[in-house]
Amino acid sequence: MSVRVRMAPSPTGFLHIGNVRTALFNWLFARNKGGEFRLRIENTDTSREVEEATQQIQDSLRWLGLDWDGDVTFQLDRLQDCAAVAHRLVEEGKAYEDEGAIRFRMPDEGGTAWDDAVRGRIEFPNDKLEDLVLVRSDGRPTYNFASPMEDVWDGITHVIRGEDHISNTPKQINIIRAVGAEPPVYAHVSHVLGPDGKSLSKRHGSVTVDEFRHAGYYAPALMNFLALLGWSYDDKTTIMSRDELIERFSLDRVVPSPATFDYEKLDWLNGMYLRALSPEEYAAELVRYLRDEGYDWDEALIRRAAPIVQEKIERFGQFPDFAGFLFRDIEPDLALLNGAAPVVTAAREELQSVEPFAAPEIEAALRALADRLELSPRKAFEPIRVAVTGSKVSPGLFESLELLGREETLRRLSAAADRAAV
RNA sequence: GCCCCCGUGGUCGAACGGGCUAUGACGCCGGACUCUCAAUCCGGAAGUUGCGGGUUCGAGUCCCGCCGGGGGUACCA
Repeated sequence: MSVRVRMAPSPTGFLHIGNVRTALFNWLFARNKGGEFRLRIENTDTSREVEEATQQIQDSLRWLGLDWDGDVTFQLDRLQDCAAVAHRLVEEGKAYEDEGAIRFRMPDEGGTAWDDAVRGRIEFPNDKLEDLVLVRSDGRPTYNFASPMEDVWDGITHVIRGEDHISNTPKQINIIRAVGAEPPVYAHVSHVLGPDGKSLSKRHGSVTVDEFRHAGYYAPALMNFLALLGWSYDDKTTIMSRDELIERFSLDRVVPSPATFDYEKLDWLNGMYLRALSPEEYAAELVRYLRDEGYDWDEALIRRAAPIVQEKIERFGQFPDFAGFLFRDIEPDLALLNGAAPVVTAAREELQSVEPFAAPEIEAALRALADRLELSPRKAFEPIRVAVTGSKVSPGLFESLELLGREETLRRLSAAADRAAV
């Protein structure tokens, strides 16, 4: 029988990173098995629904590359069906009316157990299960009723969700059995913790997929990183493509303990991915990112700048700070230019006649200049870098000057020399 | 309170039903390279596997008891 899983977020806001990791595990499992991955919006709690959340969730999943099968379904659309089942349960004596609401009769002897695909056998004593409300007095089904019913109707074979649902599971299993269906396989994955050790779940603010996107992370790298949060292929493999992840993923290698989100490692991984891109791909991704973020900088220049930043920055989000001097004027920190007026002036003189105005020729000229001034390259180039890029840290100096062009380079050198002389 | 889940260096994880000096990665420290920052390449430090018992020739792996963290205990999801 084919496998079918689902991601069932509630539309209360943006997708946070913990939820996305759960979605990723569902998706990887489905794709690995050649099954289906469905997207279902659990909007029974209308009071907390956020207008644009449904769209945001889909955008985030698409950006990460998690495609779902079939149409998106909404829990609220099943309202009538749920009510019908609840009434049937009342007729069968398995549920009863309670001040306008319908309550499910939980068994009070024995226990309810299941073999969790990541945690092994879990058992709850039935006398701890309270009769739960299936349908509120206003007619809307509750989550613990609607969710398992939808799993049944949708033919969900594996429910892969966060560990906060562990204690809901015995309730849902009893409901599913009461309607004469077979419970799916459950797999409860741990939470993702923030650097503070607190869970990144919906209740504690935290990081959304959108934030990672705006920060300039590369989706395939984020996917790779997320997959490694609680799952591993073996003890050595870190970098895996989307297809490798799909091929290798399995629930039995998902660990039950919570994982702390390590931004340093994500940054490193992201850098690895960006550096591995071909120059053309890198430039295209960079342009796309800057456009998404609203920068209207000249595309040709962005593309020319791409190669000189590729191995210097690990996120596209660092580009504006790192290479922005190519696109807008700068204001060098005078303190950094202190006493450097002679070098800057000399560099200006030297660069006036360099022909062509290209990195190799610029380098030769400036090295000769440093030599003449009896300064180490390190010493001589720093003020030039500051004068032209506005910072002590920049892409390669000679390449930067070439991209900036002779005219603008000379202008900035003059301006800096004037200011430093004051 | 009660029920349930979790616990390997700072972080992520490996160690198939117990067996070589606990494997790898990020980070950190040092070195090489160097126009800054990176990248890259070498090398290093870092774990009494939460604690205490027990079983065993031998335990991160099995048993018992604690401790710590988390989740649930709603006409929230």
